[in-house]
Amino acid sequence: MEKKIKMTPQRAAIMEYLDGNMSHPSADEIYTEVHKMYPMMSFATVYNTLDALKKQNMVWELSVDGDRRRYDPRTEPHDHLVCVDCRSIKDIGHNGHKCPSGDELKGYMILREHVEYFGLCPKCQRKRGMGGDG
Amino acid sequence: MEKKIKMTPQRAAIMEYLDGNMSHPSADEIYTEVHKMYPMMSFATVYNTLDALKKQNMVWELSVDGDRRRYDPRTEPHDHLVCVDCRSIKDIGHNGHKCPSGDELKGYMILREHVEYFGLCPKCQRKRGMGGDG
DNA sequence: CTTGGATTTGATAGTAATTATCCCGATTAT
DNA sequence: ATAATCGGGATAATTACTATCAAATCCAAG
Ligand SMILES: [Mn+2]
Ligand SMILES: [Mn+2]
Ligand SMILES: [Zn+2]
Ligand SMILES: [Zn+2]
Repeated sequence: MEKKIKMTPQRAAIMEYLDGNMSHPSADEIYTEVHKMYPMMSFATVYNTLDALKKQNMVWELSVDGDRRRYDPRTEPHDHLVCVDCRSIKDIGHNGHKCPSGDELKGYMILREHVEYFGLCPKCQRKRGMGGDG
Repeated sequence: MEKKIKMTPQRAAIMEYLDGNMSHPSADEIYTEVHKMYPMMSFATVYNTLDALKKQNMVWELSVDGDRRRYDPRTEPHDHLVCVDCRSIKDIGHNGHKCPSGDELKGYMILREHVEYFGLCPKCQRKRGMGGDG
């Protein structure tokens, strides 16, 4: 385990914002929201803090969204529903499945697994529904 | 199904490079390699072509690597071993697992699923092994 | 063959996420 | 107290990707 990080007002603010947050926000969203309450907060600090929290395994960095990295304060194993239209991400429980067998591993040491279901959220299904099936 | 795309020398070159390629290359790598053989090839054309191939479901665009999008000519269901150090991606067979139950779906319409195992490839395990457990 | 419309290419400019730099102030160790 | 380390903020730099658009190419019809 890495050595415990020092607590600072900025880090506390970011952690407070992330705590219980289910939206899987991007660095930009984190900055925008936290900056409202703590206007002294800088963008660089958001990235620095996320980096520190990552190393502590206090957040997951998700690469589900090809456009921007998304952050997840929930670090117990769980899976994700990702909407390919609006890019919303929803947690679902981890649907345990059999891990790859020994010789499939090709010598890899597995640290964690991610299961993502890509699809359309209810809202975007409705949006697409209007105006034909294009 | 989308209407079939027109074949052009550029597209053929890119498809030829991708065919059987197991390295899950980035757009940059595709450009660099194909450009060696076909110097008239432009970067924009690589992106254009990948876009066309995506729509035809002839390549998958993977967002496993937070730094760059990776492309996969293999479009049957299969899972991935991703090395967190060198970012190499290896195919493994799809280890069928039970899909989320009805009420977990929260109204989502699922289009496809991705399973990724993050870990260390044999080479990077060795690299880390030297010089302590840092 | 010629013409006209649609598609594709490739050069380049623009956008936006992330990283690097650098200096200052706060904290900690000696 | 002094020096060393660490964190914060401003901002520059990098880089993956997208948008634009004119020129080239393809295709079908006349
Ligand atoms: Mn989550
Ligand atoms: Mn693959
Ligand atoms: Zn949606
Ligand atoms: Zn590796």
